[in-house]
Amino acid sequence: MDSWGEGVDEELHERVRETIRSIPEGTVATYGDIAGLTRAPSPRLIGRILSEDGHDLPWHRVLRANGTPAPHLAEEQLARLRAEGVLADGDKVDLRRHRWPEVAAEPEPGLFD
DNA sequence: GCGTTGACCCAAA
DNA sequence: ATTTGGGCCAACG
Repeated sequence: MDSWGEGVDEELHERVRETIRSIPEGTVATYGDIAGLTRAPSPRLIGRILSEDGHDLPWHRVLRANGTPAPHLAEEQLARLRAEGVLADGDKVDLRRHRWPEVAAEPEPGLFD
């Protein structure tokens, strides 16, 4: 149908924003996790969306796969997380401890394919 | 259409 | 732990 050809990335854009917005305080998720939950084609898109339209979102709760924040945001991000009770060892946050529970039960691919 | 860049991820050395 | 290389996707010149 023609309805598909347009606004697809816009919908993904909104979906990603909504997902990040639903991350509870004191909890974090990785770019890859968000990509998985939103079924984004790649984690890179999450970073791009945040850089362009993540100013009003809890972007500080999104970390890289190894638990470290992006280089240029590290200071700001770690400070904000610390304020929410998320402590980090150096630049690394304990994902095992603070990782968003919903992420652990990520949906299986092919369920809707 | 190609090359570069970017808030990424993973595996191997 | 760090560096290197490959893969990934979209925007921009």
